[in-house]
Amino acid sequence: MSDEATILHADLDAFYASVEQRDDPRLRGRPVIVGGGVVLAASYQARAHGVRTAMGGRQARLLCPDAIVVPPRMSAYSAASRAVFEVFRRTTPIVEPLSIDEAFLQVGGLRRIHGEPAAIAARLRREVRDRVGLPITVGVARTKFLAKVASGVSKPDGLRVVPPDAELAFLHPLPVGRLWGVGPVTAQRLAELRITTVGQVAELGEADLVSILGAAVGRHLHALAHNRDPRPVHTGRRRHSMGAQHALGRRPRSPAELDAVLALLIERIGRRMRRAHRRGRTVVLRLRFADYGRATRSTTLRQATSRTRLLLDAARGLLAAADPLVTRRGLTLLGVSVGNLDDGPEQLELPFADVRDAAVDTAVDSVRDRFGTTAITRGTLLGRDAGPTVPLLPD
DNA sequence: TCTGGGGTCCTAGGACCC
DNA sequence: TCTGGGGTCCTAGGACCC
Repeated sequence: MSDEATILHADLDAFYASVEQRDDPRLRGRPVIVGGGVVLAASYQARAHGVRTAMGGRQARLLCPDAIVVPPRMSAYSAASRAVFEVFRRTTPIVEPLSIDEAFLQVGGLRRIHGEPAAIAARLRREVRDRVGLPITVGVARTKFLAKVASGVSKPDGLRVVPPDAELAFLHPLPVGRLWGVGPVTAQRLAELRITTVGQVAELGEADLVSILGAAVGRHLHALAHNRDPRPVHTGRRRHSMGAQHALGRRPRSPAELDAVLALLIERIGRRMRRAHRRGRTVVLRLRFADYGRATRSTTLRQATSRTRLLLDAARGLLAAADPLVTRRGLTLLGVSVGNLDDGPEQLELPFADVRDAAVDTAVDSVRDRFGTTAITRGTLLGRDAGPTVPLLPD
């Protein structure tokens, strides 16, 4: 960790909503909500009325009747994200993406060529504005955590540098919710003990925090409240799992419908895994019920795989085993994720007797990949099957 | 406050091994 | 025969992040 403020946290403001305002002049300066059923993003004009991300659409419209609601355009956001990350990588090779719209940048060691971190941050904001047309907020500090806090309090369209000698004066008056890892549950638990600011957390001993919140969270918060965060900006982070999910609404679904959804989800994940040359061993089924409860069911395969067939078989087994739960409580969301990811090509280790069958399966998988559909079956390839069972899915 | 889709990390109990 | 200590892996759940 440097003893100078050289870590940038760059975070696009109201990202999806800003892209919409950029692309449609009629939306500029107006309250904009992206997403219908729930709010995926809200422009700052909509936030002024209390609209928040993940809020139900009905409530959002109640709070802000004048809001313009637009459907999401994910491909436009991906393209904008790529353009912004190009600006990041032109600024420094040490970029750690955190999500589609934020990243850490290490700009120490660039001083002789590019100037002070504050100047680099200002230029970065200008470039994102000029080249991509989006507002971005940048925090600059000595640690990742503090850089993120600095950008958080400076939104929207801001820049904040926290010099090393002003860290705790900046940090301690802030509400506990600013600490990374403090959500509603932890904030509530602390509030019951009359602890509402970061400074009050810092006054507690580590042992006290651990006894209140558990070992991991307690130690973590103790360190952050004293701005101890030794994590370097890390470029090569890899995903540990890949998942997909689908909200079903409250209408009851037939087993056939659920199976079709499951197949679509698995296929989406499988295709992403194969494209990234990753394989996984653990298949997790994620369920949400009409009573707002949740459950997960998981199983671990003997060998890592990215083959649709094998993943789907595992997921089907889990869903079948969860059937009593599903019947009793009513399913409102079905999700799958594949974890325990490793690298490497798919290995087909085939029992001898199955070679011909397996060869057909492989062909089916590769054709499905090509055309992005489950409509292709063994029967299709062998010329004895009827047509599609699931509509074509654009890649 | 009840609604999306994509993730991360931690905890705890049980099985199993030495 | 059931008594120690230590470790890993698996499953399920929970909190949190954007």
